[in-house]
Amino acid sequence: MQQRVTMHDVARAAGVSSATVSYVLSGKRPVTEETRRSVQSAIDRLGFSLNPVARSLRTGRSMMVALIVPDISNPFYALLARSLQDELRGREYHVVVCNTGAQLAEEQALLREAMQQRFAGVIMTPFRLSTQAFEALRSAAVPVVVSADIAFGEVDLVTPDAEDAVREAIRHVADSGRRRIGVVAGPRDATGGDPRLDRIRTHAAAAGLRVSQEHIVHGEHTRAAGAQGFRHLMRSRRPPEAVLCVNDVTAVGAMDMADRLGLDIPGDVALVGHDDIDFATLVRPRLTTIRYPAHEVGRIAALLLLEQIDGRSDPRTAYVSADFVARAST
Amino acid sequence: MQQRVTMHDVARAAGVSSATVSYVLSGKRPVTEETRRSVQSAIDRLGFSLNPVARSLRTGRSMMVALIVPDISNPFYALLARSLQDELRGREYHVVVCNTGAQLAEEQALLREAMQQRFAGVIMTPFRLSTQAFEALRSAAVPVVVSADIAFGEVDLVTPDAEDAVREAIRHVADSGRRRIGVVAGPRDATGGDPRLDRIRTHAAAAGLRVSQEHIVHGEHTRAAGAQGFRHLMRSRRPPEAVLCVNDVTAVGAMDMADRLGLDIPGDVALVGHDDIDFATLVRPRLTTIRYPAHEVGRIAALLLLEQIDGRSDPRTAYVSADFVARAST
DNA sequence: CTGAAAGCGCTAACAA
DNA sequence: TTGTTAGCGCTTTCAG
Repeated sequence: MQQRVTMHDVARAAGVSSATVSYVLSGKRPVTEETRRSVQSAIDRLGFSLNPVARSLRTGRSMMVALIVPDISNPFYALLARSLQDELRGREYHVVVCNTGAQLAEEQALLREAMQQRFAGVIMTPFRLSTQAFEALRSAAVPVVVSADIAFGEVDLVTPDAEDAVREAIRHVADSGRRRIGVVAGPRDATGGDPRLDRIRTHAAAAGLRVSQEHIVHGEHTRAAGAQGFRHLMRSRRPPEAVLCVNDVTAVGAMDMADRLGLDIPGDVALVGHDDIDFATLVRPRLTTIRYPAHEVGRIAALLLLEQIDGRSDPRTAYVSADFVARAST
Repeated sequence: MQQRVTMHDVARAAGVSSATVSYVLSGKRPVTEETRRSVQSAIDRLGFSLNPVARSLRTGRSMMVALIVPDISNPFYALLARSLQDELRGREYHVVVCNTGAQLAEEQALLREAMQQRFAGVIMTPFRLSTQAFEALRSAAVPVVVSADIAFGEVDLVTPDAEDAVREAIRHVADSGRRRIGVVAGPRDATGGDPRLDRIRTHAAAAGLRVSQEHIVHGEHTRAAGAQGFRHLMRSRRPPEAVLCVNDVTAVGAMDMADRLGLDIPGDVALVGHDDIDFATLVRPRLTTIRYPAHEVGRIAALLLLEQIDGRSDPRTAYVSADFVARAST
């Protein structure tokens, strides 16, 4: 185990003070070309590299950004994570991934921890956290960006602009003569209700279609919950002729179930997802969906976070446009 | 922006020294019940929480573990990440996710950085890094676990035990009368060659089947590369009757291409994947594959890493058994 | 059982 | 243009 090389060692080897070494590295103060070179050579010779922990302690700023999501193995969040990291890498930030399992206790614990850890920032998709939980973060002056369908307090938000897409989806479904719309919605106790469900209801009503109460099922955003919800819908007295799902993962679960029930999609029932994750084009029939590009969400979230780190303090909302994509499941 | 509460503040409020506060927190020294309580009450009253950066600087140990993978948006790695984090959470470690894009330069840079950052440990899936690159890490005394099909120096390894599974896959394919085996293999310049390809060749030969050179294509472990490789195979003079892919993601790409070429699976050609990621059961036909459970890989990697952190220094290899799963694509 | 104090490696005044 | 130095907040030895 080799001994750690410190700035002091470099300074001695180069015959300068450690401050000069620091300034050579940071460029925050002019340095003679000559000393710069001798310091650089000492750095190379000794294999020195700056200790980021010491730097963080001193400056009070860490280079760690926390990404708090329900489940990184959900393809939407995985892609979001990838995109986020790509954007942040250029500024030398690292991404710490935390999974909440969409559970309130974990959301609280991880958010609290993110404050204590003094992360450079937090990007979070909350599900059950109260909107006011973020006020504490603000007072702790930790930059935060929320990725969600509703606003969480006075905090930066990345959110879908999906009105047109949902309107189009409803029209598309109606055009094929389907009247009864079913919805595989999110959990009943999610914070701020279920904006995706609300949008569907609104535009269905505008198109003169019914979304009767018995055609709405609530559940987690998982494949299993999607299957279960879909079964429930299709077993109702008059099953829906089209089912819209809160996201693609639940829609895939619905397809699992359609298969098991011997139902043909779109023959017996049309199916619409949300997000257009990679394998929406992979299932058969290919999934009609509302594209909400995780890649873009990650990119925008990174941008907003960096702006905050750089000093902006007024909260912003960024709308990422969601588009209707008709494929074979409708 | 509220002022940070330090141990010193707590100490003053409780009328003790900061050392005592530290010991109350760590329990590394006996403390009177009375002082313990007064310290605890001061902590609660002031809302104190320990600064992990200062602690890390002092102890020289961080609570960050780096996960270095080609692409976190690949479902295999996403699930590995999830599992890893679940296992590590109990010990208060955080997981920093780094994507290399399977590129040598990134692999090198991130590994180097992981050393400099003084992460508590590194879990990595290298693709093009030389096996000796890890020796430097060893001398830096950073715990490392590699997840790969080949050994990388004297380092802990989690690797598939897939001999039986591949033998079975080959037999399964042969039993349906298919003789010509094609392989969508990994990149030609991957470190240590391509063990998955080698296994296929070995067991094909043992079963009296031919894997001719023109029926082997090399490419990245991506959906696009899988599609391209598959097309190349199916356009050869005498196309293979069965194609084995280096992983499920490439197999899915092959299915994309089969679709486009109007080829029926398994009618025109049988298809076998590797890993059994979540959506192997989602494509139609369902993908026959060799299950290599990412979840288990993550769990074992976490275990090995924690052992190293706790002091073990002799390198270990953990075999995770891979099993053949016959589905509809063969 | 408790306190005093050194110092982890760095940055950024302040001085020269 | 460069050096000196005071900490950042914690842990841990050494005294008491």
